[in-house]
Amino acid sequence: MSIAYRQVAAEVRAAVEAGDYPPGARLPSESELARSYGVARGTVRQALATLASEGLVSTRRGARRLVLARQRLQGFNELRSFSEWARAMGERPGGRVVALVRREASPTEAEQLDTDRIYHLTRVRLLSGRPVMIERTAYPEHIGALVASMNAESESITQRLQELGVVFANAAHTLGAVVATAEDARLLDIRPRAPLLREWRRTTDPDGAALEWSEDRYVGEAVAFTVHNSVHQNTLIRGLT
Amino acid sequence: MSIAYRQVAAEVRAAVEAGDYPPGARLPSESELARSYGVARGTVRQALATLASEGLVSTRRGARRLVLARQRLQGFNELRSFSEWARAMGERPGGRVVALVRREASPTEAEQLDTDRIYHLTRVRLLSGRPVMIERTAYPEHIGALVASMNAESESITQRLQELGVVFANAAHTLGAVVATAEDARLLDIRPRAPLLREWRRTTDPDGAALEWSEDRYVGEAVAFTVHNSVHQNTLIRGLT
DNA sequence: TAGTGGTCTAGACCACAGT
DNA sequence: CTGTGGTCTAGACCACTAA
Repeated sequence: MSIAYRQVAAEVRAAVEAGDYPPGARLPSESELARSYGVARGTVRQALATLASEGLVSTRRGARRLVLARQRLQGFNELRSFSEWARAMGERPGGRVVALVRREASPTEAEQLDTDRIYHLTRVRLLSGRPVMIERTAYPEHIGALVASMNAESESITQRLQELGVVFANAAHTLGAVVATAEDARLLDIRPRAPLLREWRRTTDPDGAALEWSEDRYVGEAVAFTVHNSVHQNTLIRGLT
Repeated sequence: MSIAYRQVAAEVRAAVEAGDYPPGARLPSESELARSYGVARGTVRQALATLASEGLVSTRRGARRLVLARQRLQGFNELRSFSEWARAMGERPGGRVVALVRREASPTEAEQLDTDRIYHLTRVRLLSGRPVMIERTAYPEHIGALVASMNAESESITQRLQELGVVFANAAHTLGAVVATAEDARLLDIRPRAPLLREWRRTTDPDGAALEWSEDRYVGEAVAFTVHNSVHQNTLIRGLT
């Protein structure tokens, strides 16, 4: 690994997960880690900031870092797609396309994507064959045209778009609770009026241009989102219930 | 402000919010900011990392930082309590105690708090008089005894505990969706079986000892949680729907 | 009081963007 | 190419913890 601080973070993380530093234990000091990895103290600090943002350790001035817990869920950092996330959890991701249409944007879609014409995809997402989420995504036309040419049942759209040179840089997610509509219930094979976890997601490229605007609805019993925070850091994790 | 990087972050944040750098604009380079604030480049980088974690700007190697948005919800960083958050949103926080009992811990409570005897508080939280959340919190006995001695209707428990020397350091939150029980509906004055946003929250002190374990249920239409993330950062925000 | 983490500096080299 | 952000170093001082 060419980046030293990532290497240090990975080794300390591995040591924690291996039980060398169980929950409640204290990590070695920054100076000791710097000496033993042969890097400067600043590099160690960068590594440990990563671990703190993962909720793995906590920090207090004057005292050595405390191990909070072993990593149990896969991180949602780094803008993971559903497929990547599912595979990281040891599940088999799947998708069933319900509809893909090219049409005029609704007012919300127009505002979020800054365009009047969109492609709209409705897809049921499966975890090892079990339906857990409905994805209703609007794409601007230049992205939607690429999506329309894919096999959305078997491919990861995100991954395929990246291979085609589309770069996902930032996302904003808004989580709330909604009640399943009749269509939701039919697609997810659950009771009508069951509670669903709603995620609005707006993803942009490095220039800030919108790449997708999506409303995803997760089965309440199947998926949950976890957030760690401390005084200066916090992190979102998506996990199974 | 004695801490230089916070001062720089605050000034740049204010400039963005004032419209000096509208969404889509580029910030000055790190060197320019360092020169104009009379600090080293490292200090500017620390400030800008804060702004990136708030979802205010994005970063790309080789190019100046891009302003993502101006609209600001109040941050959920720094472990804001319901009362602090409400006030920051311009709303009047309130609480109505439904029950406060001292009893044996359930298996989950015992596991989360690492003790057999607890205090359990049920409270309806109000935003300017409107019920938006039910809080069902378990405290270990030494904390619960303090809570029992408070006026939980008018005081912020978190704030009062801090005044008494209890230090909140870390929290883990898990978000999901549930259906309102008959009691939930009665307390929140909503329809039975309405969807609620469920937040499990476990808060610990600087030594990693559990201070509270809570299940909070938010009215789906009233409150939402927002997360920003980019390749290396992400941030949770709690906001009104 | 000794050790630890938090902040800050000054300088260096590199990968990448925009031209 | 030049300028920018990403990484890294070596050293310094301070605030705080813990013994």
